[in-house]
Amino acid sequence: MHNYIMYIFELSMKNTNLYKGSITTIILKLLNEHDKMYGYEITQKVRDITKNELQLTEGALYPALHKLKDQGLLDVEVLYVGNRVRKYYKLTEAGTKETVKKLSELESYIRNMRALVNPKYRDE
Amino acid sequence: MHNYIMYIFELSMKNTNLYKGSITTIILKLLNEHDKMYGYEITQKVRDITKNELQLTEGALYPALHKLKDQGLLDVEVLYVGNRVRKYYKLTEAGTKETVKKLSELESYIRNMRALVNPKYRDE
DNA sequence: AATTATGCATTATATTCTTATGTATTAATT
DNA sequence: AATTAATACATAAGAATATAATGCATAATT
Repeated sequence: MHNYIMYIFELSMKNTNLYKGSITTIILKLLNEHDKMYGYEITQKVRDITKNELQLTEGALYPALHKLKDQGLLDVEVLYVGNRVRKYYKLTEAGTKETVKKLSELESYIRNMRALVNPKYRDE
Repeated sequence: MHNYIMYIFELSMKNTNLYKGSITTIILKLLNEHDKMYGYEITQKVRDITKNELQLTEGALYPALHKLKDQGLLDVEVLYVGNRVRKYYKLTEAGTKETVKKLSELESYIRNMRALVNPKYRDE
């Protein structure tokens, strides 16, 4: 019965559209903090930090990781744990620079959104 | 020459992906604050408040307004200023409720993103 | 034995936005 | 007076991003 409740719960837990466009920033920052991580680990870390409020789905995560790798922002290292594959991702130098950029874009975004939805955060 | 500089400037001013999914929240909140506004006015208000950092393009704005209207969240009132059409949008009751919801989603989003990119905002 | 968790991935579809284009009126500049 | 910029609406093609569904396989738990 517990699983059934979880199922109903998760059905109602779709992310808001606001997260669109944020995945790259999240991935880069977590890698910046943890040196190297694998995909599944990233999904769990995001679940833990947001207390289940943001579900990073595989359909969003893996294409994002592949794209970052193609852009030269991440390096990959394949590891076998028993017979199971694990792909560790790690920031390149360019990836570290991009992380700084993305984080400052996030700060700008938050500042602008605060000003838009709350008059008291507007200048003059 | 001034126009040339503005042109170059605006070419480099593309919005970050972070704004994806935020337009609805912005429109609803501005209408919640100003009672009624027309499309062009909304674009200008957004430019002013964000000091040109967010450019709300027509291709994004008008479809968004039409969708909100179709969803019953906005009412429209057509006005002629000289020979020029102006369409004033206004929140319906449902629209006001949705605004509250969107604003709390934005607060959750900001809280979660802060926690994700800054360890000191994480609990335990 | 069956289910859940771990771990990767892709594909069809939906949503959202950018860029480009279109039409037309009014104001400002040269 | 003529040109450009600003005002004001709109759509359409394409890009980007994410969801939902599906697939495969191993390891751990009940």
